[in-house]
Amino acid sequence: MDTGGSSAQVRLTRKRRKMQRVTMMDVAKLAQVSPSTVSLYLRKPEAVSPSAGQDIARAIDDLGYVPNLVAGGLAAASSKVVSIIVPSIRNAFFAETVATLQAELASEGLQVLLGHTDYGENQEEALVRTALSWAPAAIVLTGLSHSLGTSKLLKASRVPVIEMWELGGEPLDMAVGFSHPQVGASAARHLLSKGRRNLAFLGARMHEDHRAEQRAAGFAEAGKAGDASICEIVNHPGAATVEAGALLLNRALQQVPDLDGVACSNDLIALGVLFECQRTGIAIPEKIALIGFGDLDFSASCVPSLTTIRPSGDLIGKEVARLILDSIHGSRPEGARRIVDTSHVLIERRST
Amino acid sequence: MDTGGSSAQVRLTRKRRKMQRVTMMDVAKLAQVSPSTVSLYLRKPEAVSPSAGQDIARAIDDLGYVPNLVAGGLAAASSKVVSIIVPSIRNAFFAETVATLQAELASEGLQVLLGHTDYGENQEEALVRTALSWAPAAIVLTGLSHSLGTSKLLKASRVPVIEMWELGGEPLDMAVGFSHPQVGASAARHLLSKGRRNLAFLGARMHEDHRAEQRAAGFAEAGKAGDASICEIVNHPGAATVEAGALLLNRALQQVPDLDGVACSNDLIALGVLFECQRTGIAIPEKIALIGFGDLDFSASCVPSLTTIRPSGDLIGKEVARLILDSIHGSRPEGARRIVDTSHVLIERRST
DNA sequence: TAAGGTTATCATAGCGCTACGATGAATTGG
DNA sequence: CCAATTCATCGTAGCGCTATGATAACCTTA
Repeated sequence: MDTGGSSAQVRLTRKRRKMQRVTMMDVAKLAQVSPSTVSLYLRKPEAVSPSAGQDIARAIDDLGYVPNLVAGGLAAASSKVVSIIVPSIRNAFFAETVATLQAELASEGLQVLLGHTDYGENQEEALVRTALSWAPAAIVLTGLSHSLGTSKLLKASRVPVIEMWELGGEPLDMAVGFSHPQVGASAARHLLSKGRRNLAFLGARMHEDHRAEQRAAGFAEAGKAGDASICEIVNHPGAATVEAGALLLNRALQQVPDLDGVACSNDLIALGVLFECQRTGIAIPEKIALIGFGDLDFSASCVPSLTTIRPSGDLIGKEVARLILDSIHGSRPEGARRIVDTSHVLIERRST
Repeated sequence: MDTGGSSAQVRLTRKRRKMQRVTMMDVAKLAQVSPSTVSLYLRKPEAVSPSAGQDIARAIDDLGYVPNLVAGGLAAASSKVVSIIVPSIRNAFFAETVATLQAELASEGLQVLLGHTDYGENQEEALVRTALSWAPAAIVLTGLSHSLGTSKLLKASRVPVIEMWELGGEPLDMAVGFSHPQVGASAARHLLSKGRRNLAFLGARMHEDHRAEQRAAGFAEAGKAGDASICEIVNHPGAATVEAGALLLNRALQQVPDLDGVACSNDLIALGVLFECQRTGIAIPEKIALIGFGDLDFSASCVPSLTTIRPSGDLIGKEVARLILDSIHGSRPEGARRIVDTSHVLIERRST
C-alpha cells in the first residue's frame, strides 16, 4: 500500500537553480581553505601565504575552475568590461583604434564590449543604455556630440567616460583626439603652398559624419583665408568609398572648371579620385594635386603615392587605454578633466 | 551625559555594500507592484496586465531605471553576451563579419564581447577562458584549428560554439564558412581557362594564417591537376598589405620567369601587384592576369578592375547570428550538428 | 453553486562572488 | 608573562535580479 502518496507531507524539490560546473567553493574545499581565501588569492595573490597559494593554484588547475566574472561583477559593483561605441567597425580608422585599445586592455584583464551606431544618435543612446547595464569600468564614445538623453544617462552614472577622435568642444569627462578643422586647414594650406588656387573638398556622408563636416569647414575657411580663387565643398550622401571618389571628382570637375587641387575626407575617396583620373587621363599631380586623410594601408604604395594626413588611430587607442587604466587604479587626480591631443601629421608624397 | 558611549551595545553599521542608484525594487515600489512583476514585465510585457504595465513603464521612465544585466545574468545563469574572437579586427574581412553580426544581435538585445588573437593559438586560449567567465549566450571563434586547451574548455562548458570562416574539418559544435582549398582551386582554374600556364600564388603570413595556406594549397593542387607548366607559391612573412604585394610580385617574377597568371591571397596584395605593374610597365591583363580574394571596397573601381573571389563576410555574419539566435531560443534540434556553407563567388573583371 | 480551469501577481530562495569586519595565531615589547 | 601589534584566514551578508512554485482573483461550465 502506498502510504506516502496521499498524505500531506509530499517531499518536493523546493527550489532549483541552474549553475556552474565548478565554483569557487569547490576550489576552496579541495584546497582546504575558505572561499574568501580563494577569492583573495585570485585578486591579490601576494596577500595569501605561499603554501595556501600553491594549494589553491593546484586545486584550480585540477578542477579546471573558471571564475565567474558575472557574479564577481555583481558583488564588486563594477565589471571588468570597457564598453566601446564607434560609428562603424568597418571603417579602418576605428578598427585600428579598437584593435589597439583591445590589446592594451586585454593585458590588464579588461574585456571590450563593442557597439556600433552607424552614425545614428538614437542608436547611440540605446547602445549607451545597454552598455551601462553592464556596470562597465569605463565607456568609450566616438566624437563629442551626443543626444541629450545620452549625456544625461552618462552623467547620472558614475562611470568614467572617454570621448575619442574629436577635440574642440567640451567633453563629458575625458577626451582623446585631435581637431578636425585643423586637419582641413592643413590640407588647404598644403594645396595653396603648391600653387593651387581652384580647390575642392570631397567628402561623404557629411550630414551624419560630423567630423568629416568639420574637416570640410576647416578646409573652406583656410582656403578663403589664403588666396584660393575657388574653394568648393562637394558631398556624397553615401559612405566614403572608392566608388564615391570617382563620382565626387566628376561632380567637382563640373563645379570647378579649372580644378587643380583636391582634398578628400578619406583616403578611400582619394583612391577613387586617383583611379578616375587614371581612367580619364588627368595627370596627378601635374593637373590636379591630391591630398587624402587617413594614411591607409595603400596610401604609400599607390601610383602616384598619396599625400595624406595621418590621424594616428593607434595612438588614440593607446591614450584612451592609459586614461581608462588611470581611472580604474584611481591614479587620476580626482576631478581633473583630461584632454589629450594626439594631433595630426601631414605626409607629403607624390600626389601633390 | 553620554549614556550610550561606553555601554556594550554599540550600534555600528554592520555591513555596507556599494550599489546602484535605482533598482528594480524602487520601480516596483513606485508602480505599486512586486519586483517579480517588474521583472516579468521587462522580460515578457505581454504577460502583465495592461494597467500594471503602464504603471511600471511610467515608473521606469520617471526614475530613469536602467536594468542591471550583471545581476540578471547571474540570476539567469547566462548573460546576454556573445563573445566573438577573431584574428584581427583590422582585417576588413572580419570587420565586415563582426559589424554584421553585431547589428543582427543588437536587435535581439545581445551584446558583443570582442577579442582578437593576432593569429596566436595561446592568445586564443586565454581569450576563450575570459570569454567563458562571462557565461556568454554563445561564443564565436574563427577557424577550425584550436589548441587542445581551448577545445577542452569549450567542451566542458555548455556554451554554444560557432566556428566561422572555415569549413572542411570537424567543428566543435556549429560552423559557418566555406572551403578555402576550393577558393584556391577556383582561382587556379580561372587563370588556366584564360590560357595562363605559368602561375604563382602570392600569400602573406601563411605560417600563421591557416586559411591562406589552404587557399594556396588548393591553388597548387588545381594548377597541377590542370595543365599549368609552373605553379609556384610565394609567401611573405608579414601581414597582407599593399606593400607586401609589390614585394611578392618581384619575388614571383624571379621564380617564374614567364609569369603570366597571378592569384593573391587577399585583394590588398593584388592591389599592390597592380600598382607595382603600373610602376614597372607590366600590362594587366595582357602580360599577367591577376585575380585576388576578398572583393574589397576598391576592387571594382581600380584600374583595371580586379577579378576576385568574394567570400561574403556579411553573409557569414548573418548566418552566425541566425545560428546563435536559434540556439538561444531552443529552436535548434538538440544534438543536431549544424554546418552552413556560405560558398564563394568568382567575380570576373578586367584584370584577367 | 461547486468544481475546475485560467490568469495575473507575488514571496522567496538563491545565482557565485566580494568585501567587511572578526578571529585566532604568531610575534613583540615592557 | 600579559598586553599590544601584526598577519593570514575566515564567516557572513548581501550585490540586483530571475525562476519557481504558490496564491489570489476571476471566469467557466455542469
